[in-house]
Formats: sequence, C-alpha cells, structure tokens
Amino acid sequence: MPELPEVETTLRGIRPHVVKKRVVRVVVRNRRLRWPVPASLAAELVGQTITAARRRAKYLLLETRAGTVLIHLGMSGGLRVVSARTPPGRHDHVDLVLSSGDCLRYHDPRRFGAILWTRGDPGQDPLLSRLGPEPLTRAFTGRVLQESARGRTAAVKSFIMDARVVAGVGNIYASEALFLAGIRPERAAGALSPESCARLACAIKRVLRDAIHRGGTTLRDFKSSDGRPGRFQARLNVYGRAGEPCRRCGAAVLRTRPGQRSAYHCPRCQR
DNA sequence: CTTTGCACCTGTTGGC
DNA sequence: TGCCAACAGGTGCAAA
Repeated sequence: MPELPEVETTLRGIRPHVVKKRVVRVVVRNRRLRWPVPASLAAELVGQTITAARRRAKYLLLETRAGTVLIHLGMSGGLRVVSARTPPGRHDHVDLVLSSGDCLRYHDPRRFGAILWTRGDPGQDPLLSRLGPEPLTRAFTGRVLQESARGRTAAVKSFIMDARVVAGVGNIYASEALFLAGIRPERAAGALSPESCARLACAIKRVLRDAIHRGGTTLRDFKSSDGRPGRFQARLNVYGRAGEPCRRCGAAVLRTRPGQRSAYHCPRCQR
C-alpha cells in the first residue's frame, strides 16, 4: 500500500495528534511483524513525550528524549488516530495510547511492516544509516544519480528502487518517473546519458511531489490517517494500465518484469 | 562490490 | 457459485 507519498501523507495526518503528547500506554496485540516488536518499546516509551514526528525514506520516526520509535508500513500497514476506547479490529496489532485520550493505532494485514525502538541518534540505526539521499531534497540531483549509476548494469528501474541510491522510490512511482523521463525500465542504469539522469532525477521529484499534493495513490486499500483515499491514481500514466492506450501517444502500455516486480511503460514514448 | 532471487504474510481478483 | 492460482504498494538477507 504505501510508498513515499503515502507515508508522507500519513505523517502529516498523524503529526498534529502526536507531537507534544505523552505516551501513557503501549498495547501490543500481536508482536509478530517483520521483526518482533521489542519489549524495549513499551518499557522505554511509556512516560515519554513525543517531541517530533519525521519521515526518512519510508520510515516514520517518532522522537522522544529517551529514543525514537521507528515505524515502517510495509506493504499493507496503516496508522490511524482513534479514540483510545475504539474497539480494535482484526489486524490492529499495536496501539500507542496518548495523554490526549487518543490512540495511534497500527493496522497491517500482511505484517510486513515494523515497529522498532532505537536509542540515540536514529540516523545511526542500521536500518537508516545506509540510505541514499531523500529524493525531495537538494542533495538529490541528476549528477548524484549519474555518479552512483557509474558502471552499474542493473535495469534502471531496479536501480532507482534501491534505497541506497535514492531513498523511498517504490514500484508505482519508479514506473511513473521513468515514463515522465522517457526512459525504458530495462535500460542499464550505467548506460544513461547525463541528460537522461538529469531528466530522471527531475521526474522522480515531480511525480513524488505531485502524489503527495494529491494525498497519495489509492489502488485498493490505502487510506490516509483520516480515512480518506488518495487521489493520485487518476494521474497514473502507466502503472497498472497494461494494454490500455498511452495517454500521450495512444500506443498500448506494456507490462514487463525486470526482476520479479511488474514494470509498466509506453514502448513509443520511452526509449 | 553488484546482482539476483527468496522470504516474510494475508487478502483480493480473475479465470475456469 | 466455488475453487485455486496469480498477484499485490517493501525490503533485508543469503547466495552467486
């Protein structure tokens, strides 16, 4: 469900409800997520006040003086702010009960997500320390992309989905960015011209910004923290549109599988 | 070092 | 209507 824009949408939705609130209780109904929810979460988080809520790649960070809650939504995770008295549903695995009477509730049918606790500088955590630049910052440019692509033979689509290259480009937006940049997904990353790298970096920024602006993409089940679906799916040019006409030239959109994930592209607009 | 494929789960969809 | 295979927005890890 969530790529970077959906995570950012979630962050913006929960932030006003969690920052400056104290965590009074942690309820773990099922600790078996991607990694077990650690006992240190409840032990060290309860009594702490959340000082800031941030995003790094697709990780959400809830910071306190004692440490940071790291949350990843995986493929099917979601966070909602509900009253602490709202009865939990199936797959509502973790609650952070807040001093306001609200509760930050983590829901995740597939349980590919994670809720972890890290002390000290969260940037030093092994999960975050090797991440590449945030795509929406100045640190991410065509030149930086070109530099890290040097000598790489992997398909450009898998390349931009590698979080060590650029943090947080997932399957939908990789296809969409390559469409905007006019580049075929299977091209070798290292073979791209400097101009193509520049166009690709711009396209990644553009598609992510636009999707955030529209509250993310809802394909089947993404709901932002207020329960509303995203509106970006109407803007998708190629993702999920195999066989349908390209919006730009009318040629049939193709679905391929470089690696084991679906890629979509227009054979005429992308070279 | 890079590249590839797998594993982890449940739910939905589409074809027969 | 029912059944079953294929597929789904992620990503760390092991193996080559």
